[in-house]
Amino acid sequence: MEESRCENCIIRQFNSLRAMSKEELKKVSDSKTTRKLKKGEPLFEEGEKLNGVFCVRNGVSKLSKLSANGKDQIVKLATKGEVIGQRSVIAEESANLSAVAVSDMEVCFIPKESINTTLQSNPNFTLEVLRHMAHDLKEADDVIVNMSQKTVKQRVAEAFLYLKNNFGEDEEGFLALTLSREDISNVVGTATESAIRIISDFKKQGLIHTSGKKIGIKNQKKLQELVDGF
Amino acid sequence: MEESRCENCIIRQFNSLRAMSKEELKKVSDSKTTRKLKKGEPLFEEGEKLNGVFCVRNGVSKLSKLSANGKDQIVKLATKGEVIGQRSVIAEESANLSAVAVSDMEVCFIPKESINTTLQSNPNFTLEVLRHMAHDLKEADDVIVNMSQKTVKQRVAEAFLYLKNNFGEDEEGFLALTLSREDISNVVGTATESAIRIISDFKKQGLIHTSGKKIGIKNQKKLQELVDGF
DNA sequence: TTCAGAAGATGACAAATGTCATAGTATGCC
DNA sequence: GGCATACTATGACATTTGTCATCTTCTGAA
Repeated sequence: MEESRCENCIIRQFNSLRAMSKEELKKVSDSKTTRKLKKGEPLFEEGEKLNGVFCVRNGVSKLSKLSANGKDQIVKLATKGEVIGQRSVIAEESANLSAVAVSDMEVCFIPKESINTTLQSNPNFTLEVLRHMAHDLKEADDVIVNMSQKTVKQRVAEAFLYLKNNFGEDEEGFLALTLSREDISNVVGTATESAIRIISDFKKQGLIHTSGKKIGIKNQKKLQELVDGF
Repeated sequence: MEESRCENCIIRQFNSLRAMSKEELKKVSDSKTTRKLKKGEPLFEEGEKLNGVFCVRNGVSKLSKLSANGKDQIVKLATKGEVIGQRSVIAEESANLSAVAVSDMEVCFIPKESINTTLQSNPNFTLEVLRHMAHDLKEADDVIVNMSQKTVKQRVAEAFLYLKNNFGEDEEGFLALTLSREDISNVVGTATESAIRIISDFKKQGLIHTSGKKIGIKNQKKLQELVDGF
């Protein structure tokens, strides 16, 4: 009945919070607040001090960092079940990335005190968070390799496959998460015009189809071959 | 006296092992083995199952990943005091990166059992490892942004400043860690010829001076300005 | 010491990517 | 409904970066 209690929250299953004890969860639930964001609204900005973490109940957030040349690099897309901001809270540093909603979102805010006390008293929880972060680190290393060794075309293709695998498709076969061309270019790390040109190109080659901003994958095999270097 | 015991090892001060209790350290010390590597020797390869972690006592190792186009991307340089392989041991995965000595090395191998039991019983240790990994993750995110948003020239300049800050200079003012041109290009993520050309260019501009493979920084300020985009 | 192979250096050219300009197209707001 | 504004698209061109060829220099092993 009390759907808004952490103890009953299904989302929790997907992240480190599942390692918390019932009592710990109750405390978290009592201290948490819920917040809704519209597409485009910021959750927090780079450099901001975070007083807790955000657990995504719905929607998607982009985590990005502004570079010296004035362009945003999107480092990660966080979706349902993921926890945002834990790195900053754990390292006791201000946020290294900005978080902005790329679709309407619903998030729970959990004050850092709840996290910190559990980290100190529940080794299982700490270990679970550690494992999760180890996974994130591996992913980050892989991204570094992709960014430096793959062409823009390969990275765009990879981005589309990633979007399909992680967010799925709608009834009409379009990627369920629709990003602006600019966001796509910021994921891939290229100029918006370059991304648009590659999208046009893919369309001409019959790899994808589009309708407005929406993009659908038509030939997944060919896209994958492109990523792997033919 | 027993300099080879972990309890007396100064190196330990620099990594998460300092959070271990005296008893835990004794166990680690009893189970550890020491190994010497010559420049160029591999510590482990990508995909290999690691049975423990390596604590660097001396020398430097490059952690790299082979990309589809056959080039190695160096993701990190690990030096004295750093622990290599913890990510894989914690995530219980095979190694995501290869580790090769770029200078003569001396490392201690610590079997994963010692690490795992301590992770489960000593929350302070786990938290310390977690904090360390949070730091690594932030660095990885920063590298992603640099790789995708900075020019090759900026990245080369940044690499030299990084080498100076992290490994220092010798008596003659050359970078203490000498990397081959190929290694430099693999750190930066570019073709070896491109790296060599940029080095020549920097030399002509009076930003650096060289002697064989050795590189010395002549104008740190200008290099930094280059990195920051003038 | 000498010689072979590796590493460094450089030119010439090709390919990839970014930038600027401009125009079409969608979208929200009054 | 119409206008202002942001997003998408495309051409033309400049710049950056990669590739291939060639030459030189260093380095280590016989």
